[in-house]
Amino acid sequence: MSAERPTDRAASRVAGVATDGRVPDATVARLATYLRVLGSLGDRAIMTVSSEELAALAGVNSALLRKDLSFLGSYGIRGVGYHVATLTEEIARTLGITVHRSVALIGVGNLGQALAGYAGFASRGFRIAALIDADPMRVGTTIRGLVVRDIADLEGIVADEQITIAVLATPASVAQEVCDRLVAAGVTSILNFAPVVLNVPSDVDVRKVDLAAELQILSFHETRKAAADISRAVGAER
Amino acid sequence: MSAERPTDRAASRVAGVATDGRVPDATVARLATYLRVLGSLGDRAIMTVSSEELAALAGVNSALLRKDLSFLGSYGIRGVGYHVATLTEEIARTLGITVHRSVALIGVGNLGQALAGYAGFASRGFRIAALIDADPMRVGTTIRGLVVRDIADLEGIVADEQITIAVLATPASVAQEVCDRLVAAGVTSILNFAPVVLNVPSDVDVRKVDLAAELQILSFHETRKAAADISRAVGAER
DNA sequence: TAGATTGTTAATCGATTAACAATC
DNA sequence: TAGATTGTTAATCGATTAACAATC
Repeated sequence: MSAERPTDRAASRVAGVATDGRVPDATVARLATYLRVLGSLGDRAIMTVSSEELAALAGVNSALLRKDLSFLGSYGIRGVGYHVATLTEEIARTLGITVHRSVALIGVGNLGQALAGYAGFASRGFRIAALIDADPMRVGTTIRGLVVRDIADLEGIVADEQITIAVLATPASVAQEVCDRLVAAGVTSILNFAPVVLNVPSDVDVRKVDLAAELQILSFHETRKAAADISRAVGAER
Repeated sequence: MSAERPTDRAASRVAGVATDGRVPDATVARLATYLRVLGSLGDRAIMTVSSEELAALAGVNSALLRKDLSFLGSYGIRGVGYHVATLTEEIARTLGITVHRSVALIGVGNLGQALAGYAGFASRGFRIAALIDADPMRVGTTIRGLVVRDIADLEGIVADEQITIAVLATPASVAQEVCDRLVAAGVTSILNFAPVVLNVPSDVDVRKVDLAAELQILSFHETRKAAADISRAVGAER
């Protein structure tokens, strides 16, 4: 509190790795994509890949890819490329998914049920350990082999299953309230599908998926493209 | 106009607006959030809001909010704030959702069905005009009042319904192929839920939602937090 | 060795923030 | 007018890119 410089968010963190252990947010977001692409290379029994090839498959610039990977350490071989298996392992380790992580899914409505059945979670490092809902009609039913549990027991479930990551798919009206209970129970990461801004303590991470917002962003660009078309048709340059 | 500065990427665009009509990508992404918050203020019959209040509700810095809004024009009133109705209208206009836009949803499986029933699309400017699938078991069935149509007719549907925005919720294995057909049929914006990198021409916009990647990003931060906890417990500061 | 490709540097670009003059 | 709050400037920060020395 005393004399902290404003930007110095996490100065004396754990560190330990080569330079200072810091991996930029933008890099972390791309590591997930690299990992997925490496997985499909591995499936095709490809042993080695250059930054140029891997970058093309991931849809990024190769210099950016190399810079991203350099934050993890030096796992490439000059003149050769990256060993697919080694790099896969290193990225998985960095992302913390070498052990499967247990997540709780809160809200088993329309979207929640789809998420409960999403195979991509399991194949990419996550186990849905609990389904939780507030609706008495849903509590006790079985979805994908899991019994839907009562939100009244949320705190106990989080503790028993040692859950630190939750997926929030409740109606917007109750999202903050449920979020508060999750945080109080020990959850420190939340993937939020409810279209509300969640307020959480600074040690809790929230990522949001706002489906309508994604379409609105595309709509903005549609408008821009339509306007460009018109101006071109009219010949109204400048 | 004559001596263009290097940053002047899109100098002679359609423009018309005050400065040069350019809205940064990061700003566009936040406009959707501002619009949602303004909507809830409007519902509560609140007429006016300051940048400080609106920023707090949207979870951003108030200077950033004012800068974002300044790209749309000058709609605030010094000493007073922003008129909720006016600002709502202006943002909606900028995003191009003053008219409802028709979207096609391709792939009516697990996730696709949930998206078909997602109320947030309609309430925030979008109409699902067509459900399309390749599975003969699904084609012809009715979901949320819409008949699922055969992907063989994709091109005709896109043309008939004048669709330019598509939501792609197919299996990853066919996503690129379906994407190519959508683009050839005239679609210029795609919201992609399939965990693959789509290759599209430069005039087509793609936004991706990778659910497992979101969890992996949270997992990375969990690892970091756990490491910090351990180092603190051990007293290994520095 | 010759060719290929990494890891890093330095330049550039874009996004965020604090501060404050303008003005309601 | 006095108080409040916008719109903008300038500084800073973080992310991306091209280029190339290091090195397999």
